[in-house]
Amino acid sequence: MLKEKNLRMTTQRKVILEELRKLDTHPSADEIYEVVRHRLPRISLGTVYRNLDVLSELGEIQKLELSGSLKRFDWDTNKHYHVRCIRCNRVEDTPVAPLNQLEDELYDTTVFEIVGHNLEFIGLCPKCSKKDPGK
Amino acid sequence: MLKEKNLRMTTQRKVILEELRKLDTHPSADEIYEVVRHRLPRISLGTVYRNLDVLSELGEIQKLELSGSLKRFDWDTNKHYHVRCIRCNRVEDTPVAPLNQLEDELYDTTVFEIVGHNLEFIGLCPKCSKKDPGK
DNA sequence: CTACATGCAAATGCTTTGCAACCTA
DNA sequence: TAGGTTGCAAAGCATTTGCATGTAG
Repeated sequence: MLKEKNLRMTTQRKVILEELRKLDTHPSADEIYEVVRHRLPRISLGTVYRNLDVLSELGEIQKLELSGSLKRFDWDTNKHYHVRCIRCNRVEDTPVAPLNQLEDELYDTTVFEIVGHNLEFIGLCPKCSKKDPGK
Repeated sequence: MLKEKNLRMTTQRKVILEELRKLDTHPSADEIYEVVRHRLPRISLGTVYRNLDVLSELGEIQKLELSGSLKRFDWDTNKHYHVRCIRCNRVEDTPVAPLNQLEDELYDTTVFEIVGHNLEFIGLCPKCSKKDPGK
């Protein structure tokens, strides 16, 4: 898969992929940088960004387009949806099944050629919900 | 509505609201700034950002959390979904009905207290679709 | 008059990029 | 050894903020 695009498996690329695959937290580039730094102290944040881009274009990982300011990454490339806590920004997977028929429905009623959709739930995680019972 | 929060209806606030209500393009803060500048040449971009925040907190307009780098604004405060063109970033409303039952479904299967959801379709608008028939 | 609001500019936060040195295939 | 890749630093872009001045109620 790397060969076809004239790409190389560098140490940095390998470690970023390995570390992301250990995380279920849907980390941002910066969070991945912090973890990878333990193994590669001289790696730069720019390299992390570049590799996350390459890996998501290869389909090895998924770049998440969630609301909020920063992009997050997911080792799970299967289509699935997420919940984000409004208070602490924790992101978790949901057990909601992919809504493929939604796109078909829209297909007949819009002039757009639909190629996909993003669905994200917003809520309060148990911890934050406990802290503020009034909400 | 303004009085309750000790807010004032300034010229800037009024013009921003009026101009946004003329637009169906779901403009970004910068695009609103450009339009409003025709009527108020000395307005600053910071003022536009501040007022869009105030107005969306008041519920007079809606701040859209779509994918892509910049936030967009919608005068239509009713719950509805959007399609974004991957190529030109044009955003339009969809006729897809609000999926309220989705949140109920998730309610039973997650530890999160769900308060809402965002759904966005991705596609090609007619213009961009024509330009690239191979895609 | 007195807060809230504005204009201006600087600062922030995330992400991208230019470039010389480096290293994988 | 060729060209993809890295580290570093600077630049980019959207948005936010501090502050003195302006103005709505």
